[in-house]
Amino acid sequence: MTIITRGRRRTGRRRDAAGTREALLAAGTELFAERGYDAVPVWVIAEKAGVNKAMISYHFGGKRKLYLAIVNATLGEIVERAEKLAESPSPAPLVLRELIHFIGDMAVRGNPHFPAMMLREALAGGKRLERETMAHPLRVAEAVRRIVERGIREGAFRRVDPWLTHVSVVGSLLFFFATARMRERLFTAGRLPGRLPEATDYVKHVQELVTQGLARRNADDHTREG
Amino acid sequence: MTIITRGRRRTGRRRDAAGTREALLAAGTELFAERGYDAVPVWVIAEKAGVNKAMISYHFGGKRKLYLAIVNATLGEIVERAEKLAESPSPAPLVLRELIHFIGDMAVRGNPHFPAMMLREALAGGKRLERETMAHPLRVAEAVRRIVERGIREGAFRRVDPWLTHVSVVGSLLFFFATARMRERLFTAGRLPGRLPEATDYVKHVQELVTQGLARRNADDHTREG
DNA sequence: GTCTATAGGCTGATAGAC
DNA sequence: GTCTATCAGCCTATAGAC
Repeated sequence: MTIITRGRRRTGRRRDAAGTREALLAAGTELFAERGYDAVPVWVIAEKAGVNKAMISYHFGGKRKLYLAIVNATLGEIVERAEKLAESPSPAPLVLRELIHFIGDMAVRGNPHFPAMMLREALAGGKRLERETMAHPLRVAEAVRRIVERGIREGAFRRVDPWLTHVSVVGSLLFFFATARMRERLFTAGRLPGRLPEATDYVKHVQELVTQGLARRNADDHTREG
Repeated sequence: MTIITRGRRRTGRRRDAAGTREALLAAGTELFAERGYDAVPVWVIAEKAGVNKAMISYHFGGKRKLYLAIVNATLGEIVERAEKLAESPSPAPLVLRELIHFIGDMAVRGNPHFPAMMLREALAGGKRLERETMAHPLRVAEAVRRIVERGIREGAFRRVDPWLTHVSVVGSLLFFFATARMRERLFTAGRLPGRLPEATDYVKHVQELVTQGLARRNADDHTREG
């Protein structure tokens, strides 16, 4: 148990070196995802974390390095789960449905900010990222490719391009979650008819669309075709 | 024909008030889409346009208003074409294929930067946009909704949610084009296997995925079902 | 480890000459 | 209409006290 030696902290909460690091990571994750790298001044991150802004340079070596630490942490988790799924022995269509579900689930419960963050990075062309970080989305794509290729081999899917399939699946999911804020805005302003779509409904929608959209049409066109 | 009264321009090109406006719009469109609003200093826009940076305030009333003018111009064109398509009497699946094609085509030939710009705005939640501008994407969604609902009514599509369908179609398309730069980067670095996917290939992929994914499965389940 | 104070860079806007 | 020169504002990073 950590003893607090100096009691001059605003709240009574524990705050050691590790606590400061974590608080900065958490605050940064949310802020960078919501507003983008450029639009977040370090003092805002520090304030949200309840620490002094000089701590960013002290613990991470600057704003940019804090950002990289955040992106790596967030992405690492996704990659790990995606690669695990790619090794599943279940039928490919089922595995793909699971992958879609887990991305949606992670966006809702896990880290609700990673879709926006991913998209921002993709838009920037990865200019801010180093080699290691750039490899992460590639590994997710690779996992999807393996699942889709197995589905084709086993005759469950028609002969689609696995890379393009990955783009359409991941793209439609990221887009939905990244645009959630805009839909809320439009809805609150009374400009969106009906009710706000639920994440689970959308996940199901994509699952259906992809399952049926990739399905082999005839009984045996997964072997050589004209 | 405009007469050039003062010949002290760098290049021999014409440049009147309208020319300055246009040059700024063109330069801004490309730069904002490529790097995002915050990452583009006004002097860069001015330099690219070949005019003085003070012209931005003079002609548009500031950086922000230049940005809004650009977004409105780009979006207006898309909306017009989408709404026209929604009125087409062709079979719904065909119309949807045309819509997918025209978005892809516009992204390639028209303004190759608008997908990135749209996505950035969506990420920001439309914070920078005014009411009128916010209405544009909504009208595109509405157009898709009409096409999909007609397809359901006519028995070509299964009973999908038109709004969610819109999100998945537009989302996957925007994502592909917005991430083009990242793919190029990865490819150049030799980290992407195979060859870079062509826009036309992806458009076709989405057309197939959507057409087959939305298709009614049985002969008559478009009437009331369980 | 944490904080305050400040240095130094970059940005968008504009006054005023032409 | 266009340009130059300049300004105030905001940003990140850090030296040095504690």
